[in-house]
This record gives sequence, C-alpha cells and structure tokens, in this order.
Amino acid sequence: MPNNQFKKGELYSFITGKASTAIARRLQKKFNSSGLNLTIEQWSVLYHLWKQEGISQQELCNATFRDKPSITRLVDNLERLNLVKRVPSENDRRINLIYLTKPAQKLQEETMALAEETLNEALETVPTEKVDVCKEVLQIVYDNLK
Amino acid sequence: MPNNQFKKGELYSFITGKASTAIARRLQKKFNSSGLNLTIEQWSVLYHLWKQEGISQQELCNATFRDKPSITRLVDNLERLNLVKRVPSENDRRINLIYLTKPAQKLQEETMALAEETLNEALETVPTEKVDVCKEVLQIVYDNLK
DNA sequence: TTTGAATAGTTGTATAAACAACTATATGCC
DNA sequence: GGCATATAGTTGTTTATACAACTATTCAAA
Repeated sequence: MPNNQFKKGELYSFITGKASTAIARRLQKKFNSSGLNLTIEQWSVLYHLWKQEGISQQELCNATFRDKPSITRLVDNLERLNLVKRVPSENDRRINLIYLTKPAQKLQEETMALAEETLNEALETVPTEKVDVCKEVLQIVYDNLK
Repeated sequence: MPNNQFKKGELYSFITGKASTAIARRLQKKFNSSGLNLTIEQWSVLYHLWKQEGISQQELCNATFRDKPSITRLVDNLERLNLVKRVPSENDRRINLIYLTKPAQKLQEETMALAEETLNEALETVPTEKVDVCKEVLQIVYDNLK
C-alpha cells in the first residue's frame, strides 16, 4: 500500500534537494569569501580524512557516497592542490592510501567552523526537536534507498 | 546565540544531501529501466513546464533554483531531444518563451508515477507526521538561505 | 532623443557526477 | 602452479553546475 504522502507541488523539492543545494551554496560562498580555494566536494573528502586518514580510495567512495571515478578525480584535484597524497599500500599494490598534507591539516578548524555557522543560519528559528525528526527521516530515506 | 545542533558526525549528511542524492539516483535508474532517455535535471524543468508552459527561461531559473547558464544548457538539451521549443516573445524580444512538444506532454504521466513510486520507497516505514515535520524543516532551511 | 542602467539570454572555462570500458593486482579453486 | 574471478583504481564521454564575461534588447531619466 503506497502511502502517497506527496501532493504534486511538494514532491519536487524533496527529489531535487533544494534545501541541501542551498546549504552547499552558502557554505561554498563562505569558503570563497574566506579566500579558501576549495570546493564543497573536495571539503567533503577532507572531512572524512580528518576523521581518519590513510584510508583507501574505495573506503572514501563508501564514506562519501560517490563512485570510483568521482573519487579518482577528486583525489587528483586535491593532490594538485597539495592537500592530500596517494601512498601505495605495501600489502596490496592495487590500493592507494590517502594521507593529508600539512596544509590540509590546517584547514580543518576554519572550514568546520564555517560549516557549523552555515547550518546554524540554515536552522535558525527551527526548534531542536523538529531538527531531530528531520535528521531521523533523512537517515531512514538514505537507508531505504542506498 | 548559535544553537549548535550538530555533532560532528551528523553535520556531514545535512550539507551533502545524501538523502536527496539517493532519491535522485533511484529515480534516474527508474527512468533508465523504463527506457526513458531523460536526466533528472531535464525532468525537473519539464516538471515546471507541465504546471505552466510558455514561461521564460528566467522564470525557469527561479522555479528550478538554477542560474541562467544552467537553464540555457538544459533548454538546449531538451530542444535537441525534441521535448521543448524556444519561441521568441513578441512583446519583448529579449525573452524566449518555452513550450512543450507533443512527446514531452506524453511523458508527464509516466514520469510522475515513477517519481511518486520513488518517494514511497524512500519514505517506507516513516510515519506521515514525521514526513510533514521534515518537509516543514527543509522548507524553512531553503527560505532561510535562498 | 539620447544615453546609461537593468534585464534576458549565451558562451567560455573549471569542477563534478554517472556510466562503461579498461589495466593491474590479488584471491581462490582445480 | 595456473586460470577464472573479484577487487582497486584509471580513463573516456556526456551531462550538469558555478562563475565571469559577453551580446542584445528594453527602460528610464536627463
């Protein structure tokens, strides 16, 4: 039994993700204004490397929900920016382990602060309990479809 | 006063829009499986034209939350697919009015059904009242940032 | 009526995503 | 050991997005 929760006019934003597009754009502008030469997508890769570096490109694929060619090219660009370095694994020569450079380590604090700032702007006036419900629903959606 | 509702691990999905990415991918796969040669982005333009055709590219920009070059190229591609037609406005020669072709009119029912199907899969097991809260929050986020 | 600003749309360039096809390496089974 | 298969990563191609710079047209004010 389909639950048909969407009237026509509402279906659109949910599919196109206007809210997350708006968040990403705002954060990108903050990066640009701060003179950070970094895309949101590049930042999202660094985000996972800050949590744990020395992981493989495949692990970055899983973490960032991207396919292998996308990660290959993001790592290409991050390497050109001197933010990460591919290091061939010694155990398995198919694998590249990705490590952060010094400049990348320095970016963490500033960019995370801008990200939090952006989310606070986005969620201004939204009560915490509604934010919690929203996070929960989006997680379920992701789990249902991934 | 920042409300700091996001612990580090949760901040990521909100910014990257993993849920809407998953929805869009699932819908794209349904299009492909049905032999529909149409991207989600192209569909999102048709979506607004089905509601009202004969609008300008600028109005499509506003409706779809895209900039002018993006719409120029989407309309280029839709025209190549013989789904829309640019008609110069008679009142204002700067303006192109965008009209649907016969083939595009025929796509509405099938694609909207696939979109609803996708959302039902995405929201399976989510109670209606939580979906409502989620929609409300995403709308506020969009309004806060747009 | 002319001229300067605003608006509509296009083009160039860089980055990114999806998909298919490819290479190289590792694994597992006979 | 040798061969089929799986896995990790790369490359080519198409489509889309963002930004800047551009053309054409309209509008409004001096």
